[in-house]
Amino acid sequence: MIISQNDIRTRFKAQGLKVTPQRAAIYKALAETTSHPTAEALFQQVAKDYPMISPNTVYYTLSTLKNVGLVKEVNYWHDRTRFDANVTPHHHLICLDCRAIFDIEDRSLNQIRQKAKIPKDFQVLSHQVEFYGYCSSCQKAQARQPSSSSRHSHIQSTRRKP
Amino acid sequence: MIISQNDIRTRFKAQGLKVTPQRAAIYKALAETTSHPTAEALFQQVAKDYPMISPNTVYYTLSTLKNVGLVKEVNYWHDRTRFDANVTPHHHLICLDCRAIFDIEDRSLNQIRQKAKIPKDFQVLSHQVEFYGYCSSCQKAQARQPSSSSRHSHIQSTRRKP
DNA sequence: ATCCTTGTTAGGAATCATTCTTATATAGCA
DNA sequence: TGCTATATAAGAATGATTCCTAACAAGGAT
Repeated sequence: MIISQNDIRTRFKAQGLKVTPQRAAIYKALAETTSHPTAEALFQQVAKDYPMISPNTVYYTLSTLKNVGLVKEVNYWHDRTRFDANVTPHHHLICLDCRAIFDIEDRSLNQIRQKAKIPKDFQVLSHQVEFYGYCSSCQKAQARQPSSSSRHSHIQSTRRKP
Repeated sequence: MIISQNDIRTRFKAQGLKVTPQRAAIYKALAETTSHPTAEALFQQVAKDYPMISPNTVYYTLSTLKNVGLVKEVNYWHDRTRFDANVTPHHHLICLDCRAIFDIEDRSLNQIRQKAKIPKDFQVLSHQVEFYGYCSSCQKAQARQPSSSSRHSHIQSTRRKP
């Protein structure tokens, strides 16, 4: 999904944010992928066009964008935080092997709040559903090599084990 | 929920784990609370009876218990990991203010997998639902003091801001 | 009951994503 | 064009967790 500089400008202005080249580039990189990248992956991506950018700026920018609601964080692995510019209600498929995160758009999942048995004294504002399992690539890889794992391409975590 | 040494022994043996006093104490502390404590909170608790225990042992033990399926991790905040000895399928209420985590037992939420629109090539093994909002204590606190937050008692995170 | 083997524990050092600090630069308004 | 507040870059600091290693102990075998 391509996003124009004008769209970015409009969204930033609507939140009272200054429109700087670095900030726009970070948001653009995130908005144009569905891979739920880490801050470091975004840094790598943006550094192609802005070689002098610091990781710090990426962290600061993501924090700012999160605070105004333009990005969301996800962190299913107690691992590096991953980011998502899709802030509409949606849910996730999470591969237990390669750790890829896929979006699910299923309106019916947005309705479960009405039916769930939630204590009356808890005020619910939002909810989220995660499905855990194996993506098609990892299923095929497992069929081939039942032992090893995480060898095909997706954005992955580097550090820490499952 | 009190758990006997015999139950602990049985569960450990069933997973081929040695039954050591430290390990039993850690599991007991976790199994007897619903507060989803951090590793450090468990360390503090167990240290009352085992003053020489090291944080390391708590981490190692929790990792071991997780690997055999006796405990689960949750990490909604990209913060310290929190643990749960309730490994049956259940879902969570999460307070955005004090960060308390409450269990929901609602069988109907276990059924949503059948109805959700999930790509056929993704093999789902489990799923989980989280509801975000404000617990009753925080609602009251906000009514009193609309500005500040997180002043009432629950197990909290110490570091990093929301 | 004692010995052995192997998994467990304690302690200290190391890791590394993230945050903090500070000085410089720049967006955007007057 | 100049001002002011905010953003950026660079480096240092933080802190939960992991790594490493030596001493220890559970529990099966003798």
